[in-house]
Amino acid sequence: MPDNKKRSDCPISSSLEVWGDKWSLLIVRDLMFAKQCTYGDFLKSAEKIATNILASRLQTLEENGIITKSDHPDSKAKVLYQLTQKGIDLLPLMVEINLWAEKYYDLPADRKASLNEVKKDKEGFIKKTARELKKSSY
Amino acid sequence: MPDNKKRSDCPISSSLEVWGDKWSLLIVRDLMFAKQCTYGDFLKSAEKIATNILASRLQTLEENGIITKSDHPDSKAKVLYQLTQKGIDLLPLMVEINLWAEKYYDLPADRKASLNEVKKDKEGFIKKTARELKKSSY
DNA sequence: TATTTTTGCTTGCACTTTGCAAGTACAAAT
DNA sequence: ATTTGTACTTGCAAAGTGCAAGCAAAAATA
Repeated sequence: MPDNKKRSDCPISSSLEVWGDKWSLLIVRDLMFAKQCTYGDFLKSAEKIATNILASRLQTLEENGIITKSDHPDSKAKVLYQLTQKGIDLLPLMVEINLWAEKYYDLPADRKASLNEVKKDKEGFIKKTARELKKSSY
Repeated sequence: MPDNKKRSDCPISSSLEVWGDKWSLLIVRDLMFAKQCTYGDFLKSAEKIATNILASRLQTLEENGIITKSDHPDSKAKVLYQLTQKGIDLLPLMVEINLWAEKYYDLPADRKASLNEVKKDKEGFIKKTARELKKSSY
């Protein structure tokens, strides 16, 4: 299903056309923070995504250059999903989502604690995490 | 339609449950940057949202405390939609979306120019814009 | 070597949401 | 008094979602 129709040339609109749904950024989150990178990993996440939806979202994320599929080093049966640079560049956005949600929603104590670390040095956290994500891709 | 089922206590997931769709953040954008604040204004935006979808999104944004409805000063026939503090606090997120999209999608020259201003002093832009949004609410 | 399990999907189907067009009710303008 | 503007609601076909089941190749186990 090619989603060719650009609604407008607004950057917000273009972005939402790629990842503006309830699931895509959860996959990015898993790749970014939880280091989960196989199909089965994503299925196991707390939000219980349906397998057909997962397959569909992985495909559109790949088509839009946010993730890549490659052979998993451990097994031919596994597929390794990884963030591209375009995907890694979503990190500042993901940090802001976390900070916004922290202000308005209850979240687990450990999450709050690590977000306080992020707040102390947002730039530093982003640089460090981006560097780590880059290292793990090759 | 009460959407009571929380998928998880992850802040990303909680956020996406509120505004994780293709339209909600466009309404926020209109309120934030284009100073559009009536039902008709939203309908007129470039992306051509369907009227029933607009009504539905305005309702959930209001239910989730991101916008408020009030009497329009100009006319009893009009309704004034405004961002709450919770809505204004989405500003850093909206800025990051703009910056991400600027890197990967073509956008109009005037948009690029104003984003370059934002990049020069991100903090300053956010503070200034948030202050203006607060002034216009009462 | 044969069988079972793991892994990454696809398919079928009921249910929900979306998007387009049309309609409605009240306020304001003519 | 009639038309226009504004904020919606309603009907309906088409598309998308979510659950369960199925499937094929690879890996692990017997």
